[in-house]
Amino acid sequence: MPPRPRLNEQLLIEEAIVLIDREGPQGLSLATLAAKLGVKPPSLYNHVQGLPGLERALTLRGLEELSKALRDAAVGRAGSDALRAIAHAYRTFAKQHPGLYAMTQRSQEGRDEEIQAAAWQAVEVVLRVLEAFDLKGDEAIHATRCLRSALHGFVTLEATEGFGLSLEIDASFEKLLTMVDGGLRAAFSS
Amino acid sequence: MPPRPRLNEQLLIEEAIVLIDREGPQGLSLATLAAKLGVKPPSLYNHVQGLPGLERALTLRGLEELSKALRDAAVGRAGSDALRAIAHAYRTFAKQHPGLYAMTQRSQEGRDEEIQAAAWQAVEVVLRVLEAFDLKGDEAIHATRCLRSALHGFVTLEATEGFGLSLEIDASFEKLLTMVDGGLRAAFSS
DNA sequence: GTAAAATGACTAATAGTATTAGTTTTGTCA
DNA sequence: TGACAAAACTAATACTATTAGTCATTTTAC
Repeated sequence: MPPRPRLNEQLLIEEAIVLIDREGPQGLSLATLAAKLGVKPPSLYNHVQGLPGLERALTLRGLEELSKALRDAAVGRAGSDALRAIAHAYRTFAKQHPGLYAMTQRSQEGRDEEIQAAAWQAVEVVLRVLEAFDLKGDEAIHATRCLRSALHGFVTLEATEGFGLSLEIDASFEKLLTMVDGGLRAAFSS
Repeated sequence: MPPRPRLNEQLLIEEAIVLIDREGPQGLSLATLAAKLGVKPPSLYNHVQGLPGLERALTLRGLEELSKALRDAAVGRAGSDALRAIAHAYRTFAKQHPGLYAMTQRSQEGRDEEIQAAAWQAVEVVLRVLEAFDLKGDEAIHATRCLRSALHGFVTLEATEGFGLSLEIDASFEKLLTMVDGGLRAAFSS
């Protein structure tokens, strides 16, 4: 067998996550990552396919972890209870891993099957929660888009300091959930 | 007086807007912009302060145009009518100028007074519209954050193809507006 | 009308990035 | 111990932004 690697893809990605969560996706470069790992930039090509390959791996990892967080939050809950649980899990994930979360929201055009499947995993959790609202078919799709819009918009604005003064943001989030909970029922009362 | 310039900041920014609306903010580089303008990269430094200066100018321009679009949409309207009007204006702007819109949503930390003031201009339009919902003080702030979250989230997901199949997106937006309109009244009934 | 000054575009050079090719080192197994 | 495989390295290329310094041009002032 070949010699045991001093560095592997897992370790590389872990370090990259630390980097983007601290500096943002913009701050990710093979040069800085290699320096962090005590290695020269070309060595990274033995483990990932360049910068695009690394970004893809991070996107996939982010989608997987987000899905997991949502699934864990939804288990054993239903209705408004489940909705609020996954909403809080969504926001918590975005706050704990701002860089990784940002990776999951990059343009999806030209994405391969694996990425699209991972993205669908996360959407599916939301869809199932909304089924408890008696939503099916197109209505469920619309409602899912509404919920995702509200959540994604909120956590993004929070992350970019878009809300200005950071006071009372928790309270704003609770208001958002009340709005969505009530609004979904109102907009989709069949 | 000095000689008339062959190139000026206005022209430069117009071309940069075309570039980012087509390629995204990532695709903006002084090299490609200079090539578009038939000039060598160092010449751009006579008109903007490097790439950071150009990005700042684009952010400012985006905020100004967004504010203007929202103001124009809100004039002469009130209540749900005004809410839907600025929502559609918001989405239209984001679709017509995806790159410029993205510039307005970059991290606000370390932004100067002028940028913050321009950002406030846009928020203020929303705030005034929500005053017609009998919201004041903290409640109006929370409601504004909710509305901005929903709008920003929707147009961002739409821009990144985050919704998957592009069918029925107009219908989803109408549902979102119904949800927000109804949800705001429910969440903020004092 | 002509000279001076201001301005913008240029060339050249530097430093940083990703990437590829080719070489060397190193760990594991026969 | 020696051969192999994998991963690290060095060197080189091509792109980025940026700065310094030079040249050309145009406007202004005399």
